[in-house]
Amino acid sequence: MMSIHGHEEDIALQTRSIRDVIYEKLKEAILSEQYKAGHHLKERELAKQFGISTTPLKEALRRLEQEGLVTTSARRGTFVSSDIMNSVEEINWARSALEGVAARLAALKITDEEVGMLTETTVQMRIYTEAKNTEQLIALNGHFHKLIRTYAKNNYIFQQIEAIHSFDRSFRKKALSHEDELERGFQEHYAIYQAIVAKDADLAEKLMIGHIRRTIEFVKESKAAAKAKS
Amino acid sequence: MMSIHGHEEDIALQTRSIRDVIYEKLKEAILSEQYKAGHHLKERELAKQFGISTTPLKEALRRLEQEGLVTTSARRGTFVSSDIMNSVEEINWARSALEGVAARLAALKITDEEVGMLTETTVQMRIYTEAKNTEQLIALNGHFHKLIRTYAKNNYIFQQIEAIHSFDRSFRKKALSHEDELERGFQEHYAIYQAIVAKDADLAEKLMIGHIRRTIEFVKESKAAAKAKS
DNA sequence: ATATAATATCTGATATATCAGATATCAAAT
DNA sequence: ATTTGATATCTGATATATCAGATATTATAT
Repeated sequence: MMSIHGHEEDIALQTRSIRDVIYEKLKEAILSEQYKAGHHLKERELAKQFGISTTPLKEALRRLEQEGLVTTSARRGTFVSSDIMNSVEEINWARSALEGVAARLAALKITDEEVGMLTETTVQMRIYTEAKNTEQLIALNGHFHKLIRTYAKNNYIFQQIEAIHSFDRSFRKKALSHEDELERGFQEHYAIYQAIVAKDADLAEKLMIGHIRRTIEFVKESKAAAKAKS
Repeated sequence: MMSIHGHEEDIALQTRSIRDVIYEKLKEAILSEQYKAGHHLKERELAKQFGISTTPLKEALRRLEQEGLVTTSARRGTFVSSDIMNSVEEINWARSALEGVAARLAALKITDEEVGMLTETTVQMRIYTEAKNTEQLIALNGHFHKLIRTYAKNNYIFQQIEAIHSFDRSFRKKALSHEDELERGFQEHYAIYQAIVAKDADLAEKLMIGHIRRTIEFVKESKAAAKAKS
């Protein structure tokens, strides 16, 4: 059996640069609302806190800025954007489109050997779904999507998806906490799997897009519900 | 008639930071192929050349990196993306997907005023198509697509398309050289226009994706033909 | 001549220092 | 009490210095 783990990126990443580490940390903190909307992210303060200089920190902030999670006003400061959810949603629309083409390309290009790997993963997903093992399932789902974008054999799309796929990580867990969502997620993944194996590119793309966009809606709804409660 | 120009962003930019200026300069230089694919962009050298320090330069490079225009390898260097540039086809798959969602979002969000602008552009396109004015038509086509991704009101997708868009600037011209292609192009644009105005999001996305993927095929074919001739 | 190891050099990554705009503070004037 | 303006202070923007990996070079051994 192949190894499934949530942090594939630990491997083969020789000395992750500080800016990348900090970027991840800040992003996680913002998405998990440790830093709330409007919070002032002070360069010096954070640098001191993390025990680094301001240079890599600044680079991390730049990236967050481009993704819309923070807003920087010259010589005033960098602040957590007022509407993070909007940024996340924006990025997820892009993700749905990109993972959609990836599924199409995978359907067009997948080899017999790769079908085997994808099948194996799907079998595992069924088992863990029935066992309601959410933890393992999250890892497997991630693996499933990664296999597909790998088999698409399109480097640009692969990189682009890699850059943004983590944006719903904090929500994914929440989404899978509902039992019916667990089952539904598997059904969708299985349908995508079938379409790719059948080399039905149109269907594969359509299903993948629908799958991701539905999760966007799901996240939006649960957020709205959380907001209404407070 | 409305004015068509590429630099609306000149207005209202108080004290543009050095990093922004440098970012634009580098981007322009890459797109105009002053810096060819694979070219090594050396931080110190460029900083000296521009008469600035490496800090803002580094920030500009980071941004270009995220957009995929350059690739940075730790402690080796930053290079103008070559593998990506080479496979215009790879990148265009992404473009079709992203412009597709953009069309969907535009259909969902477009306002009456924006419909007016889009209509005006479409009218112009018809006129220039009938007049077989290829030069103007290229500009208008670009404008048409830009309006749509603007009306999508999704900053992330907008940026991503703009970045991709810049890659195939050179070869787009080729696609419109054939007369029947001219006419066909207009028909497709018009259909997309109608779908958006009718707020038929599904159709708008589908048509846009089809439109772009067909031009990918068209360019591939003419490329192959040109190769066979040589 | 080729392979290999020592080393010099180039380059990005990071740290630190300085500059300048923006805001806050507070005193003087009305 | 309110306004105004001088000034102190905070903060991001930029510049410069240092660190460390990667590559090229050269010398040495076989």
